[in-house]
Amino acid sequence: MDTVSYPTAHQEAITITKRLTRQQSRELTREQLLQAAAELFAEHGVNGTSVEQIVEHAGYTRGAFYGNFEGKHQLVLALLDQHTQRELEEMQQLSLDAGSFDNLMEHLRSWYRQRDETLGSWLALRTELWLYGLRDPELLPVLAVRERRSRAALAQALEQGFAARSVAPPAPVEFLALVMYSLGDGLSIQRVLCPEDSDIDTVANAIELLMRSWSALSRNPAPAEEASRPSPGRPTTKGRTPSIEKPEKNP
Amino acid sequence: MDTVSYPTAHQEAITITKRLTRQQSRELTREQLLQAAAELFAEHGVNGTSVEQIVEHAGYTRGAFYGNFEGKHQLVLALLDQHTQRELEEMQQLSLDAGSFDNLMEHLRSWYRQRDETLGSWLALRTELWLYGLRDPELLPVLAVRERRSRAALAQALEQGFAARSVAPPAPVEFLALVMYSLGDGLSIQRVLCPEDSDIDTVANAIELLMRSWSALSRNPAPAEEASRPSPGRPTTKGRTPSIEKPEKNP
DNA sequence: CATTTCAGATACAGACCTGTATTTGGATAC
DNA sequence: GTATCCAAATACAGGTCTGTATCTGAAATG
Repeated sequence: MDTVSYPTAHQEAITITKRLTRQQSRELTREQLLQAAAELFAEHGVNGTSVEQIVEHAGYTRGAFYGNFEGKHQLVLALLDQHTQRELEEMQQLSLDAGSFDNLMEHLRSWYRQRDETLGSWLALRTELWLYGLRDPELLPVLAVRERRSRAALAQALEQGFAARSVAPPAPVEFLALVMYSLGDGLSIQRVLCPEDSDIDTVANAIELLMRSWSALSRNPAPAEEASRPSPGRPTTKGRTPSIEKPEKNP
Repeated sequence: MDTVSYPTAHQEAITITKRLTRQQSRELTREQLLQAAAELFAEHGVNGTSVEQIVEHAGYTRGAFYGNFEGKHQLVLALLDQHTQRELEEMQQLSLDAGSFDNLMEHLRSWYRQRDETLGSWLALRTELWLYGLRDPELLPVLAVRERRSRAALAQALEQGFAARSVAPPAPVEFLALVMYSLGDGLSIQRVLCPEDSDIDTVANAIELLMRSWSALSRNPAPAEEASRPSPGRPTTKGRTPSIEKPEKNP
């Protein structure tokens, strides 16, 4: 699976480079089908893409497809697995690399810069898979676990960051991670929708603002605030703004 | 178009309640088709829903459909129009009602509370339409304009809020509105994905935290911060974190 | 090399979906 | 009340997609 990859019938490529074993050949095919599917899904959506289009785009015929997957559903499953796995790894890498806030920010900034070119199709695919998972009651929990882990990795990075600055986080880091993670998603959406209203660093800048705000809040937690305010509807526990009441169950 | 609405053949309903004029009848049909489409799109996606399913769900046949729309594409257009229009109105209403921060927060809180029950399907539809618009080069700008207006309304509300507290916003309100708006989107996604990791007030709480953080930042803008930091990749204008450099072109 | 095996191509049958052309029956107009 | 009109139903012709069943030729095996 190294040289290779004229997208035509791969047998030709074989004779050129290296004889591929059957298994290698099969894996290559599978991978190319997944890749083709990813591209088409991003552009036309999962439901807007037929098996026929996928195999054509990959340079095969339907025989190859049904030899490697049970059907489109299973292919989407595989794709979803691959995709979320990669995202998780990226996030974990981030949490490993990030020592200080500034370091973390630098990583985030370059990450978003790299992604900017392909943000549209990347986000479209992500969204398609998200919707697909949302609609499959068996899939949603799996997706949720992956998402949770990504956020947990981010929470860890944040924890380090705060520790490095020796400021107390203004809320549980899990909550802050949730906020930051969500902000990244939401801003990416807006960037794709209205590219003129943001620039390549907007996401990173917004996150940086967030960080600095939180630091400021930690240093200067309670504004005067009209001391009254019966706070009518605020019963529950989880995302409470109040200061520090560390961990929830987050797995 | 008032009493009415047994979802069966509407002629029966007519005889029961009020004779509908032809035009009224037609509009009712159209509206019911749109409604049915919205529900099915949320559950199965635009491309996962056939015209046949739509008309069946609405209690008609394909004849009624093609009498009211040129095809599915045009129906989606109409739906998108309706949907974004309503969102815009909600946001504008918010900006009208909100005098103080606390007021604004209360509105937001109740808004998210009301929405929570139907958040999943609502977001699914929104996302479907977003993806649809994203893929149609003629549609994207239209969508962008709507989005921009919504954010502008929010920016206005924020401006009022800051003024009421007499704090200077830590960044252009347009930028803050972008952040807050995006945060709402992103958190909603996470809430649908992992309902256990957030509660009904999480979005509102997160936004409140954001507000309070910004206030804190305004009161206490520059932390010591390692005074060095060559700030390597930060050339552009738009979303800069730095303090106040008011308006962009935002229409 | 001869034989077996299997990845992928080809052929086919059934389901579904779209869009148009035609029909029907209640609303409108006189 | 009769004639007209039109919203919606019905009928039909084409197209596309899916999944399976069968075929083919190159790799594996000896």
